[in-house]
Amino acid sequence: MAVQRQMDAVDAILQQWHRERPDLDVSPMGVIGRLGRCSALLRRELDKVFNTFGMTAWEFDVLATLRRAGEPFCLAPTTLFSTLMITSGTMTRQLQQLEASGWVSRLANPSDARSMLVQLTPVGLELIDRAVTAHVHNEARILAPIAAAELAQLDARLSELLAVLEPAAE
Amino acid sequence: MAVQRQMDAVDAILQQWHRERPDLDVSPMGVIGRLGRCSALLRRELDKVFNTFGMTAWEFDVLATLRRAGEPFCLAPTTLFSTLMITSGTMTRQLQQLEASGWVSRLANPSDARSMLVQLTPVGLELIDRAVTAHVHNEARILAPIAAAELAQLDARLSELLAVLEPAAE
DNA sequence: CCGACTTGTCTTGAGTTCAAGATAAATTTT
DNA sequence: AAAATTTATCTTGAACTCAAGACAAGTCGG
Repeated sequence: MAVQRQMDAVDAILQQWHRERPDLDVSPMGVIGRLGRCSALLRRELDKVFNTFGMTAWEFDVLATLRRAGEPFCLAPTTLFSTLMITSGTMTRQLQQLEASGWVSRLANPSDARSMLVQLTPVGLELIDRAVTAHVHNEARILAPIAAAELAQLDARLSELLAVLEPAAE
Repeated sequence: MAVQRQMDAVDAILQQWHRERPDLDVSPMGVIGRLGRCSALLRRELDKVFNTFGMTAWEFDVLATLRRAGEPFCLAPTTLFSTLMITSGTMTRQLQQLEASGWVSRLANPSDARSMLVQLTPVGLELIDRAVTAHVHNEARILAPIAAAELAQLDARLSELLAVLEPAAE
């Protein structure tokens, strides 16, 4: 519990646990609880911008993955779903919808008849380029109240945590 | 991009964006991307322990909220779903299942005939007490590779971010 | 004390997700 | 080159979530 800080929702939870279960050291709950809560609240904020482009978060994620792959904006479904941490079945459904929206098209893969390569359409490319621009501006706006030095510190500590977590996820 | 650090999944994404969209300052994507990724990977790790108790994450969350409220381990559904950041409809369904499992029971609310107070059963209490113990040990195990000073720093920076995000969520 | 509004919960329908298994093509083994 | 295995994708069925609205009970201004 820091010195000069307004109590937040997680502090209240820790206080309750300390009263109810004084036998437990609940400090790990603090960091992990705040992380989860920040993530949930951030998701909400980011969704707002996606919605202004008529997209959901998952649609943005798929188009953005194709976009940042660079020309010809074309990836195999397996690459997509492993990057996006979703299952193959979910990917199938999402690609069907994106194709119906006209944002991606599917080409036969000349080197492997099992797969159909997924490619951004011109409309999809134009959309995701506008959406990404708005998205990073939104992110910058959200983080604006935090000083650059402290953002850098947050990023450094999250990198460290990610290094601990990523190997575990093989 | 830090000095002495192995490149992680988020670094690779930022590099791609930098190549494809050099016009954008994508640094906010770094912090926010890592936060989201840490949160997703953490969720997976925490789920493992919940599963050993025959519970899902949401079941744990509801029981834990009732438990830390203290005796008589009894809250109104509205308190529960606002705390848990879920909708009332989701809460209804979850409470039905928890009641069917025998982990909570419902009492008429003497002061408001619209609500049925939700209370941990003795079985539910015993279960959540064991599960919380295992859960915090699991969290401590996950964070163990990170030095205490750096964990404190992470917590401080997340608190600050949460202070920025919580008011926005009214 | 009576309409009008608010609050607390539940119902419904649509959308998303996953796990598990089916299918078919590619690759390796024998 | 046939059989066995692996890889890539799709299908299916169950579970979960939300938004929107229904409905009953509470509350409040006149």
